[in-house]
Amino acid sequence: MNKPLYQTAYDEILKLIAEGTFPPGSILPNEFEIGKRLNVSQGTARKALSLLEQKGVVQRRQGKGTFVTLRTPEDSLFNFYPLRDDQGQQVIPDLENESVTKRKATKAEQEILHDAPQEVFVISRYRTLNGSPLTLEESIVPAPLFPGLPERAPLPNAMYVLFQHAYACVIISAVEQLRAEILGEEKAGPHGLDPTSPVLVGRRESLDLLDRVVEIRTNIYFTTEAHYSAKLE
Amino acid sequence: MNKPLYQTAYDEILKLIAEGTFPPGSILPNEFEIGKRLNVSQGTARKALSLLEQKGVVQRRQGKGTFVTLRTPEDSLFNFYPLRDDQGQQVIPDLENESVTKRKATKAEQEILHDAPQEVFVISRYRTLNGSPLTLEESIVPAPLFPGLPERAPLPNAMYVLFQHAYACVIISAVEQLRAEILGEEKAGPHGLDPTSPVLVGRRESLDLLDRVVEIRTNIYFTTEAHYSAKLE
DNA sequence: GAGTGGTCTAGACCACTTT
DNA sequence: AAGTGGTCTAGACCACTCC
Repeated sequence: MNKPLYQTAYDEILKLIAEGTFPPGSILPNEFEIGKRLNVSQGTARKALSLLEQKGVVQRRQGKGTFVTLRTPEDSLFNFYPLRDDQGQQVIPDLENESVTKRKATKAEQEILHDAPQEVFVISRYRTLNGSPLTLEESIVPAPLFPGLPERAPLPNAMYVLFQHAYACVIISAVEQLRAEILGEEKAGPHGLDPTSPVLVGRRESLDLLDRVVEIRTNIYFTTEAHYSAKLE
Repeated sequence: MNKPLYQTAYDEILKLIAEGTFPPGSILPNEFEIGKRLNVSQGTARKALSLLEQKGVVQRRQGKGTFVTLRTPEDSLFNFYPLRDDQGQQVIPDLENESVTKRKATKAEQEILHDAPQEVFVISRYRTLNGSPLTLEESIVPAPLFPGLPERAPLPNAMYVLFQHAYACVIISAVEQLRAEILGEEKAGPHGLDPTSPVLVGRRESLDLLDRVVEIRTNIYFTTEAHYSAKLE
């Protein structure tokens, strides 16, 4: 029942990245060097690196090297942002409103989130596109994982970039459960929206490098100006 | 600018599968045999086969062999069916109503569908779950690709299985554009549904082995009994 | 030209399935 | 025991990037 060597190598490298030995944007040693350090051949090190690339943890460039994935405001402003316009282009929304508060975690949240935190931060945002409502987002993250988060307000547009830089927390996958609902008075009121609007409600759990759930998010999408793009498998 | 050998090998094998030389469910020659036939080493044949497996075209089993992917009513009744219940399990709906008609293709359909067909089949279905409405589906496929389709009614539950068996057309990927809408009188009427229901409307294009668009589908999902599960990247 | 990842080969051995 | 895919190694050469 031994793990394959390349799996062990994969885990070792991932651990070094998660620990901050190789921070986002930094370059990894070359294949031969990694193989030497982990006592495996270049081919095996290569396989581990290819798996890491497939997972999105690193990026490899012929002639340059292997780099730990860096989410920058420029090239990944809206990673995990599924909204597209009719031409299939990602839309660039405007942030209208934001709030960050701290509160006790519910039992349900403790069960799902990494480390069962006592307290969570709740980040609420309202975004528009061309003056029309686009999304209402409520993100719940463990407070212990992101000390001082409220003091950083206003948060950058792309929150995951902040997570990565300030807290060495790299989000690499997320699943979302979607339902169609009517917006309702409670959600519509604060921003003066039409409570009878049909909206797409997404409940998301986001996983970091080590497959820990570091965010529970509820997104309300208004799909008049944009649509939600999903790939089926 | 030469293609890598493994890419050529991949294309060759895919072509043989698409042509029916290796029909779904059949076994492929082993790695050494394929390498010999295509004048590449076993390692290169292996890489091509691994890519095919990644794409979902073949399935490999240690000790058994490499098999062309076979969608059976049992194990993939609802491939590309994104609806799940609250436990994350795929739901098994009941088919209430079905119709298959032929009509002229619109210009928009011709532009999107493979081979710009003059005529298309329109397959409409209504499904329920536990007595509640679940989906209204309208599938548009090129008539020339599926001769005699209407005579095969009632169609099996899983249409893609039929496509594969009777027409050697294997669907391997699909993208869907989602919006939240109100059902409306026109769609609600025929089945006596509540026209004020909020519904999730998905417009899907399905691709086959050779990346040809062989289906345009509009799905209306009722998300009271189930939700739509999406994976973000 | 030196260094990197990408391709390709040849061969060895392991793990699983079937006969 | 025979046959398959899975792992691992060692070495060669190619293509790209940077100095």
